[in-house]
Amino acid sequence: MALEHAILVSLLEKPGSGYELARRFERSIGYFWTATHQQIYRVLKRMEADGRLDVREVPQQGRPDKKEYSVSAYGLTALGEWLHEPIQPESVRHELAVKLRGAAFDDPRALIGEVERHQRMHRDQLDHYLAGERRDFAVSDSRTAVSDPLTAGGEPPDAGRELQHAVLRGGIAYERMMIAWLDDVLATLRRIGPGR
Amino acid sequence: MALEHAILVSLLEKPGSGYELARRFERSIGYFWTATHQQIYRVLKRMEADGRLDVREVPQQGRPDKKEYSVSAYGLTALGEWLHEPIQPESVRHELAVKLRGAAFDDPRALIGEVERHQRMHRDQLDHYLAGERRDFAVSDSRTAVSDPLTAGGEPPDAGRELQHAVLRGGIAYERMMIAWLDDVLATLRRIGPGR
DNA sequence: TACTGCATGTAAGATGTTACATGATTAC
DNA sequence: GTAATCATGTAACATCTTACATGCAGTA
Repeated sequence: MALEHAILVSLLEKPGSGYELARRFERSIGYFWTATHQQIYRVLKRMEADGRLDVREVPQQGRPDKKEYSVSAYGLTALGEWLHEPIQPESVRHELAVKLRGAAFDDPRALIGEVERHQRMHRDQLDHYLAGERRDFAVSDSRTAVSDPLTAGGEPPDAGRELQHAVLRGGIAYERMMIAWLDDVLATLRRIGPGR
Repeated sequence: MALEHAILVSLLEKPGSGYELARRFERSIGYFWTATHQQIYRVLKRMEADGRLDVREVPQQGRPDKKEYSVSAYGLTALGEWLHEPIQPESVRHELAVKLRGAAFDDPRALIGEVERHQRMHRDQLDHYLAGERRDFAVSDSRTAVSDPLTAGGEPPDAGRELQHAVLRGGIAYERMMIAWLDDVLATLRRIGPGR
């Protein structure tokens, strides 16, 4: 169950409440794992009962009190063990591809609007990633960042930052790939006409 | 529930038994949707009860008899309706990325073997896709296929084939992107050293 | 007064995973 | 004889989604 591990990683990066975690799952962690607040609260309780998390009641003014969770020593050990286990490849779920193949039995052109909508969402996501990269990593062009000689032999780099950046570059590469592929799909849909 | 729709699409392309569907989910349909035979049998029963599928008992020699499912008129209508509904973007699940960010709190170098293993799996998948493309679509280089002028104005193209090819090109683009990104990740892991 | 944000939860149902179970045929 | 392939299923459990529920504070 990787949600538990995603929560461990997030709380190691910074302790927080269930609500705060839910918000992080809408942004940074959400780039590679999604969860709703219902899931998060349930799992937090279980992990606290297991002893992988510590809780601290934080009274607040003008806001409801919150429970701030942090990773216990046992939680850190558990994460370490998981890191050394091999994981099997992710199972793929691409609903749009299902639709694309289904479109052959309907009117393929009717899908054009939907594909354009998805492409816009991917463009927005890409812009969001690039803005985050400029803000947090001060890189002008992520395409050149991979083998930038300026960072190759300098001061000792921060492992956490470097890894976060690498994950973000993955998100950027994914969105660019999707945008290009959806261009290809749109060209195909326009070429094949109204169908059956 | 997209498993139902994936099954409708697959059975429209060719009727078959639960067992045959399970095998297809290991190959062509499996490129964009996964399901185990247990799921498939459960859903097939429900869809037959709903009237979206027809069944035909097929006695066989030397093999167990099988139930061959095909899409009913109502099933085709149901698929058409689904095709016209917008879908929300897929929720991302990238366990390797979770590990990568978690590695900052452990030894990042310990992940190198695992990342290399994943990269090999993606290379194998890419080879598999490219072999399938050569076999089924007779294209020498998928990179040029998108805007190949030879196919732009010729005989009337088969919508089903074109769409299947477009989906396959998506799989190819995805694997190439992943292989390149994992190269980037490996370079990052080697650069940042043994960590904390 | 209504909406948004902060904060935490319950409940029901759908979906997905893992393990177990059976039995015949064919290939090595 | 042993394993793999074809063929279908049950049961238990884990996980995920959707809807419902509460209550206070600040803003428009």
